[in-house]
Amino acid sequence: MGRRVTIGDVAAHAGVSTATVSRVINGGTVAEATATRVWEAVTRLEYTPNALTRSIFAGRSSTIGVVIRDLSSPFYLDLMRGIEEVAATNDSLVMFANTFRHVDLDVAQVRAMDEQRVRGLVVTTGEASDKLTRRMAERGTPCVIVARTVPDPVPGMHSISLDNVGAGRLMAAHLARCGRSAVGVVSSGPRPSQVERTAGLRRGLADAGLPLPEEAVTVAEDEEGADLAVGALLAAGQARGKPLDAIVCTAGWLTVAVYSALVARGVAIPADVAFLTMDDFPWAATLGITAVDQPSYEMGRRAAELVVEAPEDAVEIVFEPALVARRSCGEQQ
Amino acid sequence: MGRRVTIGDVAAHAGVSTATVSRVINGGTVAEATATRVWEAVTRLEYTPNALTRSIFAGRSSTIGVVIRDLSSPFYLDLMRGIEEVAATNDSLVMFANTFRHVDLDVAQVRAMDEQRVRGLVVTTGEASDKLTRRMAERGTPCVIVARTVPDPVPGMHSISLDNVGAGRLMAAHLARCGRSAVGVVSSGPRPSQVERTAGLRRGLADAGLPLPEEAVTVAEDEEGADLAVGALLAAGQARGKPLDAIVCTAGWLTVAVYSALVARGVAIPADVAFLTMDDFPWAATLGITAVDQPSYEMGRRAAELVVEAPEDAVEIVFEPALVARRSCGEQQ
DNA sequence: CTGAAAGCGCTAACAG
DNA sequence: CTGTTAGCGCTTTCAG
Repeated sequence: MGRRVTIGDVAAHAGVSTATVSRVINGGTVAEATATRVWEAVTRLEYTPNALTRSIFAGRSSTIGVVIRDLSSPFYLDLMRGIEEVAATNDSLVMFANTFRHVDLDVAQVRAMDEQRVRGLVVTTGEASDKLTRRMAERGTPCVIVARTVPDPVPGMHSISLDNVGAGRLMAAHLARCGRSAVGVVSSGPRPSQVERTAGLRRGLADAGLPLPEEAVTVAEDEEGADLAVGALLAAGQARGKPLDAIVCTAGWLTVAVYSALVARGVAIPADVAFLTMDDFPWAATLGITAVDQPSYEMGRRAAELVVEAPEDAVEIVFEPALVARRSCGEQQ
Repeated sequence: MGRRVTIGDVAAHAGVSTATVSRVINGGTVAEATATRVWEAVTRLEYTPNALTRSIFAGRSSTIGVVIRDLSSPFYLDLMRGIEEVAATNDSLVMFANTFRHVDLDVAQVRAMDEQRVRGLVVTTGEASDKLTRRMAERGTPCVIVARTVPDPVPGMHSISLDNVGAGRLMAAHLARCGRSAVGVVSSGPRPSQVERTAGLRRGLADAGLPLPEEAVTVAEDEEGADLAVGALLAAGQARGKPLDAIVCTAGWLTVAVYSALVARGVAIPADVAFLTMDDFPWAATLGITAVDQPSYEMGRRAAELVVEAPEDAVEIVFEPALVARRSCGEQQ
């Protein structure tokens, strides 16, 4: 198993100094003959340069750090793919940490990334880590906050988000167009994106003369909560004497849970209830589910590009949502 | 933005030597008073230790490398979550690279991981990188190959896989039990797992007195190919005068494509054709899709544990598949 | 074009 | 208990 071969071993084997080996590998000016000899030694000894040591000189590594809330959500998954794609074309690797939606885990993870001296960081978690990322940005590590805007960005601290109010309006308009009037909402927690989407939905509905009473907005922390929420929403409509004719899910990762809860209760979609959700996903087409989609892959790409390009100022990019209309909200009228 | 603060800065600020600071941080024997002074300097200067430099001493970093074929496949996604979970509980980060199913990209990525001196490596790609991983294992970096067995493993080179022949047999038995007799297969490429599953299926079918002619096994490279394959399978059955009554998909990432192709062609599942696939996934329950599942999350955990525990010998773990029976193959008879 | 020497930020003996 | 002295593996002046 033995000691790993170092640049010194190669130098000795090729009869040159370590400086020369370094130059050969990094493309400095070296005599042809010397270079050949060095490369020979490199292959013979199977020398693999130590990227860690190299990074010490650069002051930072070449990897891109990513702290993600929930890999299994279609949004974050595509985001990740966008990031990875850009990283790959820039000879970077991605250092990855998943908070599994546990709040506060992210602070430790961001810190770990900082210790790893990542080239830049993409963060999709809450505001708890903002203090840290702000400091990182000030010290020259570009940080990109995804899925929300940043209160007071400092130079090097960027944000990539969706026009969530617009997304809500898009949903409202489509529902109105489809002749639905009694909508219930399943949202997830108090995160800005959720609040904004609900607000946009409410405003859009109001514009169409439709109400969205407080009690028609439920919150689900997990799959089970979503099932409960759907039950409650349906029951309340029944009790009110005006049954729900539409259910909106404002969080992509809850789509399966909400849709399945509906199906399990024998609700006919869209005959009884229209179903509208966030984030398009592979099965949506076949299931005929209408969704308001965000360009998650592209957002990932832009995030990684911001890390690579490291612009001086704070950049704030807001993407526009798009409606992908299918069958689950019925015919437009 | 300025220079990053180093251990030297902290030492100067606290009026001690760098060695003492190092000891304070890593928990050596230091006088209470000194320690307090050092910690004060650490917080005041917002010192963040450089994990890169630290790793130089350890000879390797504490991160776990993962080279994955295709993040969007349910199997690899859950595998990744299992790995990440174990990494997190071991204060490790995960360094990640996606080959996007491009063959040969993995060699470069494995090499990059080696340069990063990862603590260990989990590889889910083809045999092209085996030469490299074998060498890494010999030099003390545990490598875990997932989703296939390794021809001649060296110490430190492990494998985690599924009993694919068993999976094929499980499928065959279920189909036979459901009274299906004319099955078609959509598989993906010539990877060992695919070949083995098809072989197991064939043997299982034979045991039940059912044939699986060569032409009933199609190969799809991508979603479009899957659609074509389904079309061809259906047409061939028609031409033969004996229409297909079951379609098996041996690759989890093709499930959407194959299922959707069936639906798009107006095929009734399971009335006309039974549908059976590999790898359970969130939507399967609601869609009533029957699947042969592998414990992907657990496999990820074991893979990461092998990296962390780094056993001397080569470990080969074969997991057993499990049938998750739902509606898509009809009633059992 | 190439080598010697001085570090990068940190840890690990070894004295004291 | 703490400072001094060597390095870890590599890059980078600076001479020659």
